[in-house]
Amino acid sequence: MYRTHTCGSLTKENVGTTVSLAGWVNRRRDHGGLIFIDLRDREGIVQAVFNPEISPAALKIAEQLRSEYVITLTGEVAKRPAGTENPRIPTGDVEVIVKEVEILNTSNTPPFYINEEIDVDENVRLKYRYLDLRRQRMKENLQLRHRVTKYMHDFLDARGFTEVETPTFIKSTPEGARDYLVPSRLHPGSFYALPQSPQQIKQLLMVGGLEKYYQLARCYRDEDLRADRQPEHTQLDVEMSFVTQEDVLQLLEELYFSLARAVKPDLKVIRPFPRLTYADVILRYASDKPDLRYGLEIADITNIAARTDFAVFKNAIASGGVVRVLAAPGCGEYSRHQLDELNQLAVSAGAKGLLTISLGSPGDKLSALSQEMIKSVAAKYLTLEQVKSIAKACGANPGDLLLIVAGEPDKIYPALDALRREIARRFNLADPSILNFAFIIDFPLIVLNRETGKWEAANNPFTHPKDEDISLLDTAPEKVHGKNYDLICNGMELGSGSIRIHRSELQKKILRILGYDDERIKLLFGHMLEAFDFGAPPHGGFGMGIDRTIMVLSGEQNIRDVVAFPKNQSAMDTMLGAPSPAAEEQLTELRLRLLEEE
RNA sequence: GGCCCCGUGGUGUAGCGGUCUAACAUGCCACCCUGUCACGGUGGAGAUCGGGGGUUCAAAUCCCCCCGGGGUCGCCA
Repeated sequence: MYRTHTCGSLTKENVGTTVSLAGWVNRRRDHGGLIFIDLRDREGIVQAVFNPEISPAALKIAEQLRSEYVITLTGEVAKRPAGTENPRIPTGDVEVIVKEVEILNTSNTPPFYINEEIDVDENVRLKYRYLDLRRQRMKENLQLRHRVTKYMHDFLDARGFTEVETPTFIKSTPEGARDYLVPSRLHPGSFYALPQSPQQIKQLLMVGGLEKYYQLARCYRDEDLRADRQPEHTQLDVEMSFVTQEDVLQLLEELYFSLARAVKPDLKVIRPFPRLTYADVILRYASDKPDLRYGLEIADITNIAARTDFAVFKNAIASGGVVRVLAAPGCGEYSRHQLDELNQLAVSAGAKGLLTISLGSPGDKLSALSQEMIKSVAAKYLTLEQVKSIAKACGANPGDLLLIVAGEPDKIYPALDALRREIARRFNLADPSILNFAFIIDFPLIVLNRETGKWEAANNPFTHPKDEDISLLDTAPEKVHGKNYDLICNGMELGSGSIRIHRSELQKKILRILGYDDERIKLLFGHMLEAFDFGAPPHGGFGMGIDRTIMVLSGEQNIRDVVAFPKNQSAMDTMLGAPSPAAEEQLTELRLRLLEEE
């Protein structure tokens, strides 16, 4: 037996007892005749004392100990001598007087600090991920992750859900992301696809009468990586029969509200979660996942701009554009350089330009604004009244800076969103002690792809149209809203879901609008349509990103910090050295041959 | 593929044309030290400044190309 107790669990209660501990040498303090070791295991750290008067043999071994050596020791728990207690660690009242110690393994000098929370180059962290996982931050994130998934299992079990495992080798589908393919040895030339999500399969489970299904499902997408995107991620996948959108939203809210309370009781969560329509958030925040912890709302001033003599506005509006404004509080005295920075940000986000109007220095009321206080390249084209009404529209006051972007809606949203987030960042407006959940609802069901001129499913082709919009499918498909919803929190999309189509006629109709002919429909979706014709119940559900949920709960800005063994931005695992070339024999067996590089 | 940022001993930083034979902290090695807890003290090893080319009398420093990493757009729910 290596140990009777864990390091972090020792308290005054244990004083006088003999314990055995095992762990890593966190730090050694050698006083010559007396050596202190901070012994670390998963549960915490405790001080071990090597005293020549107790055990000269143990002291001898302690002299050889170095950072990250693995040891086991036996000794007596003692109250620390008065005045030597360490209030900074939970076990600081006691120490272990070592009688015996054994080195279970030595360690090379670690390539970075394990016992200090200093930022280390991520290359090095990922190459030695197993060492990085010993550090407090990663340990806490993984433990939080476990508590979250455990909570989800318990929550759904208590409500009658059945966990079902679905296959990871499935069929490639044309919709959505690029698939990861797995070559079939038994069927040369054919490939399985790894699931982007178990979407179709969970719907078929509903046809199968499961009624309440869930799974923590691994999902795969062969697309470029981002701070919140990995090639594989885990999703809480849920599907229910005989539910309305309201039923699903209630369940989701209950789950995430109680989850947050359970695992992060210090964070503030407001209930009920606001429900905002897609049209509303796009107008007010230029984003479908706005961070609602701060205001900085965007206002439409197309009508005001149309009456000015400013050619940029007039031209933009004439070609179907709009004009939107955002107030940057207290930025009225920004320097030329600072204004340039914001302009650059807007341009790099796709705007043609950024018009800034400085409202002078703070103090006065908006009604007291005078022409002299206004500084802008467009000042001579705008009347004082026009500037006032623009300022009023976005709630700006003297001392603020108006940020105005004009152009086609699709082109200026990214810029407005970037500006809004940048202003929030500069003034630390996003309170880290708040979890601001919200549902986004009433998405368009179908959108026109400008490049291809084709209709595309905004969510997925299985989303049920809102009942009152079904009649519009034939006349104005772009006006049809779907019964789908996103859950967002602090500027991050945690996941989405929908009520699905469960009747084959409607499903066929949607697929035809999306440009599939009957032959393709049969080929690609025949199994779904056939299943629907065997008494498919009405159903709906959601898929929530576990990784992103952990990010939001832990406050981590990068998905790699909530995953034990993530890929870097080039989708490589530098620890394992994956991906790697396949052996010639493997390729031959699969009847595969590599093309020459271009 | 485009744009932006970063690359200096193991780690984190400083240096941003000459005083760099590259500094500081920490880590590492050796010795000293019986109450420390980021122990302390003394000494020591450790970097061709990501790679290549160029400008210059002189390059870690300026320019170009490449490589690696990160962020982002495209892509992706």
